[in-house]
Amino acid sequence: MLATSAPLAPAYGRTSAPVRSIALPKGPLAMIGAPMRFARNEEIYGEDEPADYLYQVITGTVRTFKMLDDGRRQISGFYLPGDIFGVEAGDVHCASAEAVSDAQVVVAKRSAVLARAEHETDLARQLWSLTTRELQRVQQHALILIKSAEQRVAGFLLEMATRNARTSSVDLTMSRQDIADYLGLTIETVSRTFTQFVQSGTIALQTSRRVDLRNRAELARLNA
Amino acid sequence: MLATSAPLAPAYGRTSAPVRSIALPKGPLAMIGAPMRFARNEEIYGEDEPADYLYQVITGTVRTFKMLDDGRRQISGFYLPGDIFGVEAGDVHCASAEAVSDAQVVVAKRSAVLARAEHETDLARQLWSLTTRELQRVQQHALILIKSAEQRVAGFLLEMATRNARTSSVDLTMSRQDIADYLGLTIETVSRTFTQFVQSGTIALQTSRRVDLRNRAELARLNA
DNA sequence: CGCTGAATTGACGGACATCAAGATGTGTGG
DNA sequence: CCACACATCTTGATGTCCGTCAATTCAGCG
Repeated sequence: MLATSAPLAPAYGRTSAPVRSIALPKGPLAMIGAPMRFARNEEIYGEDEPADYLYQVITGTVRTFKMLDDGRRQISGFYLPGDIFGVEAGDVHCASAEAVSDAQVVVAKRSAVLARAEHETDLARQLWSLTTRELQRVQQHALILIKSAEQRVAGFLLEMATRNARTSSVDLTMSRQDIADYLGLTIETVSRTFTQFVQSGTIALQTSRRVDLRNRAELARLNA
Repeated sequence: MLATSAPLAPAYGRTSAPVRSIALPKGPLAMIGAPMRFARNEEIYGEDEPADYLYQVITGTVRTFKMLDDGRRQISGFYLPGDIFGVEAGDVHCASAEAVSDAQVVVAKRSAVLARAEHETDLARQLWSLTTRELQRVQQHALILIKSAEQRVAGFLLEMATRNARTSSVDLTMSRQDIADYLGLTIETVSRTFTQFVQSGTIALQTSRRVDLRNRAELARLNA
């Protein structure tokens, strides 16, 4: 890793760590960025802070969110290993980012990436492609917000199932509160919907965070 | 029609007075695209059609939307004069586009624009910037979907007020049904919220489509 | 163990959808 | 210019999904 002038993201706490096995980063940020570690619930950057860096998840999960004045929290996305986050319209982050679980993140100076993109057409294309996919994801997210609780949870489970791995057993790195804030529901409603799915045999809970998708077709039907 | 590096900022060109002749397009599509006209409610493109073109509104209003299987329609955005739409992640449109009112639209071949962007760094930057701003807009939209009906309508009015023109009188080119489908509400709820605002003196209705913002601070307070 | 935060479950109320009717506006043809 | 048709908008009555408040259970950890 090219350790240039040790870029420090707005939040520290624990900076880059004496690496045990760090998974190898792939993608556009790999060779520009520096690896960092964040503890569970640690802030990676805050809303309204200058957006000087781009981030890529190596291990763990990251959430981005906005706080509403009424105290509620809207989670705009979960980022899993390989995902890039921190891409912004302006020079300022319009959301905060935190580690859902302990996480390794590659941090790259935005200006450096953009500078490289100037003459590396391929990198530029990757960044653009990344952004349009993010756009699509957010639109998808907006879509589920107008559906019923049952549909939102079903959609969420399917989303996590396809992203996490291709198995029928999903493991949720985030709490019920996180899920609720992502889906625009309350933890109670999320919990009730889970048990409802369990009772109908659509899913099974190994633990509260470990879900077996028993009837994926049913989830897909609901999600429709 | 030579619009070199016109800043991509949305050109809020339209006032209540409709433009007679064809307004001059500005921005990245100006010199590549061909002007077209669409009648009210006419389809511009459909979901799942190949995304071969980019579009810029010259006059009128355009809506993009997805149909849900239960027959409901989720409007993902309204596009006013100057706005560009049709930018997609893949090669296929993931939403449909229709003219809300009679509209003039500049249509440019996507491949041509992208080809140009290959060596015109400035154009490439504009496209990227366009996409990130669109991303921000959609995130903003997702945010209002988790609020109360009162807050959604207030937010909508403010959004339209800032986009339409800088006056305190907003003219809504779209129907109550359009507004409802944009806000994830029913027409009845939208209508009731409007009258509620009228009764509290927050707004006044010249006609059902012409709104005076009497107490913008109150709307902003609600929108918070 | 006992403590603490997370998750579940229950009772109840409120905000918004639904169903239905009426009012207003707009275009068309005689 | 009026009259009729039709779409759009408003208003009312009722139902329901989900939020709120509260209690209980469960899991992790010293």
